[in-house]
Amino acid sequence: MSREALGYFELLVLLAILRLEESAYGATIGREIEDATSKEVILGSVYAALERLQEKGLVTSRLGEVTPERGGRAKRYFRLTAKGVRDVRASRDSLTTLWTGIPNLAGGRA
Amino acid sequence: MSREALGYFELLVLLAILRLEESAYGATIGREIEDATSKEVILGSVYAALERLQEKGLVTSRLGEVTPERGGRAKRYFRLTAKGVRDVRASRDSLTTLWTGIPNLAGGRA
DNA sequence: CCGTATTTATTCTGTATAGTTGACAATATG
DNA sequence: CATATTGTCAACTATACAGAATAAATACGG
Repeated sequence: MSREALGYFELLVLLAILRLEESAYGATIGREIEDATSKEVILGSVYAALERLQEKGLVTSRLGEVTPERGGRAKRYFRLTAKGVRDVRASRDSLTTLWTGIPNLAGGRA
Repeated sequence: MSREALGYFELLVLLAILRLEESAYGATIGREIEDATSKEVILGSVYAALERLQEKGLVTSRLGEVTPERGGRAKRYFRLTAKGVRDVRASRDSLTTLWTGIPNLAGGRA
């Protein structure tokens, strides 16, 4: 895994952030992935992936204001960088190129 | 990665096999992935992934006749099992669910 | 208001799985 | 034997899982 080369879970995390726009932080990202995959998501995995993605320059983060709700620590919000968007597009294009035109794969959502 | 939970490269390998139908073996699988991703593929990685996929019961392999071409060892051909097809579909559906309706992602192939 | 329980969010630690890389083995042909 | 083609191995790094620990903020009883 020398160069870049996004892992599968990392790709899910990036896509979740894109969907959530301004409200992407640990918990919401995890929930978004659970909804899409129907599998339980361990939050530690989300945070670990976010850390790596930030080091690779694919996301940035900012600390949010203290929530007015009940209690609890400040949220850390995430956004994709331009490079992050480019990498997601590249992955999506590679995958769609591969799975387009495979007859044996019919019967899903796309 | 406890249960199943396909890695990114493993998914590429499975898709390549599906596309190649009856002619899927190490070298052709590698080339198919290179064509789709525009990145160099190390054959050792392909074989390692194939090994794992077979242990997980997602592919089966059979040895082919000795090639009539130039030289070289007998090829090992791969096919997906029913479970393999199911897992690929599930991954594809999760991904398309996530990336459908993200405006910021326009301008690719799909 | 002080201390403690509670809530929400993030970080840490250890382990298992996935993926990379380059060298090496096998097998065929000229 | 030299060379081409295919496949295996072993050592290493990176990703992901799983659950415990820590942080930061609020509410509330005394």
